Amino acid sequence: MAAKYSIPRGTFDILPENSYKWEYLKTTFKKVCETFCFKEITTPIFEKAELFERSSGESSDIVQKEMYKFTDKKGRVFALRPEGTAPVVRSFVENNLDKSSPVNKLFYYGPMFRYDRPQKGRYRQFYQFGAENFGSKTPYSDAEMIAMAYSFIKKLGLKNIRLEINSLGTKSSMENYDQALKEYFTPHFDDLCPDCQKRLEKNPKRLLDCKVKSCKQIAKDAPNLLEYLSDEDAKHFEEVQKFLKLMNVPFVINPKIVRGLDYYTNTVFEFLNDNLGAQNAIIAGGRYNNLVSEVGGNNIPAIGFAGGFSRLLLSLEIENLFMGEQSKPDIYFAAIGQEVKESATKIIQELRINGFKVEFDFEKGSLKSQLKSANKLKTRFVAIYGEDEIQKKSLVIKDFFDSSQEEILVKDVINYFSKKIS
RNA sequence: GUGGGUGUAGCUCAGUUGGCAGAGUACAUGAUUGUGGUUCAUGGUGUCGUGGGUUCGAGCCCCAUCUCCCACCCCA
Repeated sequence: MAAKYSIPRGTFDILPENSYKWEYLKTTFKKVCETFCFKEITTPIFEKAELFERSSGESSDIVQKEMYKFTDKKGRVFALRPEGTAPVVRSFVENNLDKSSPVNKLFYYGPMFRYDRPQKGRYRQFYQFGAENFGSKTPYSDAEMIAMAYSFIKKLGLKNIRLEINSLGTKSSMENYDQALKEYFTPHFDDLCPDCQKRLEKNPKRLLDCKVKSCKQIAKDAPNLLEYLSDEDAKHFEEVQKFLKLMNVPFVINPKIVRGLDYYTNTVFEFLNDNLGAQNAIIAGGRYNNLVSEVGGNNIPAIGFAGGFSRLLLSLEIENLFMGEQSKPDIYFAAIGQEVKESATKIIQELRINGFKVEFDFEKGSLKSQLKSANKLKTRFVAIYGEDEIQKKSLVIKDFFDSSQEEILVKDVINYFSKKIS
C-alpha cells in the first residue's frame, strides 16, 4: 500500500462504483431545467481573480481567504472559480446575450474550488449546479426560479427538505436596516461573542444567524428586516409568495436569512435539510439586480440559484432513494478455447457496433469461470461459443432469468438480440 | 484559521499487562476435463498513515507530521 501520491486535501475521486449516481443527478437536473426551457452554458473553471473580487464582495470570506489564486506566465492573476454565478454573468455580458433576446434562462454545472477546512458536505473541490435568469424583473420570474429548484428536489424524491424565503429589499432599504441593527445591537456590545462584535461593523445582518446562545437571545428581539422594505420591495415580495402558492410550492418566511455574497437584492431563498449536520443548505439563491451592471454590462435584472451535488447525494442516501443504476452488459460472450475466442471477436465486434453491451474475457479459460463472471456482472444473456458451434455456425444463448437455453445461427444474432433486448 | 476524534489485508474491523500480524468479507483456483447463483476445499498480499524517540523487544508508550471524520467559522 502506502501510495506514493495521495489526493489533495479536501478533494475526492468519484470511483466507478459511484459514477452513475453523479451522472443521474446531472441528467435529472438537466431534464428539469429543460422543462422550464433553460439552456445549458459552460464556462472555464478559472477566471480573472478580479471578477470574483468585484462580484462576491471584497470583504467576503470567499474572496478574503478561500480563493485558489495563481499567476500565469504573463503575470495575470487568475482564480479557480469559487462559485458559478460570476462566470456566467461575465459570459452573458461578454457575448452580448441580452442583444439577441430580452430574457435569457441559463443553467450550468461543474466543479468549484474553495480553500476551506474540509467537513461533512464541504470540500475544496466541490460540484455545483445552478441556474440564472437574466432580463426579467417580474416576481413571477423569482417564483419560477424557486419552482424549478423545487421541481428538481421533487423529481429526486426528497421529502425532508424545507424552503425558506426572505427579501433583502434594495440597496436603500438594506442600508436603513443595517443602521437599525447597529443601533439595536450596540448597547449589547459587551454581551456579544467576539465574532459578532466584529460582524457588527462589517456585516450586521450576520448577527441574526449567530449560533452562540447569548447572541441568539439578544437577536431575538432585533428589528425585523421585512418592516424596513420599501413599499415597492414589499409588494414584489408579496407577489412572489402569491405565485409560489399558485404553483403549489410550500415555503416559510424566515426574515433572518442572509446570503453570504454581497450581490443579492430582494428575494433570497434556501432549501435546507436538517439531517445533513452543519452544512445544511442544499440549494440557495436569490435576486441580484445590480450584478450585471457591476461587471460591466447593461442594467439588467437577474435571479439565480446554486446547489451542491454532494449534499444532494448525502440527502438521497439518508432517505434511501433511487440514485440511478450502474450500466451492465447485455450479453456475456463465453468462448471456449483460444481458436474459438479468436473467431468470436468478429461476432462480438458486430454486436457492439449494433449497440449491444458485450462483455468478453479473452483470457478466462473454462466455461464455468466465464459463467461465474457473467453471473457476477448480473448479465442476463450468455452467448456460448465452442468447437461444436463453430462447425454449425451457431451460438447457444443462455438466459439467466429462467435458465433456458436455445441455439441460434450466427447470422441471426443481431436480429435475435434486437428482439430480446429493447 | 481554532478545537475534539481517527488511521491495521481490496473493504468492514479485532488485536489482552509491550512478546511470532488476526477474523469476516471480497478476490483467485479447484471439486471426473462444455453450464452460473448455494455449498465445500485451497491460496495470496500488510513498510500496522509517515518520520523520529523510549525499550532486549513497539500495532500498542512518547514527540512531530499528514489524512480522513465531526464541530466552530464559512457556505452550496
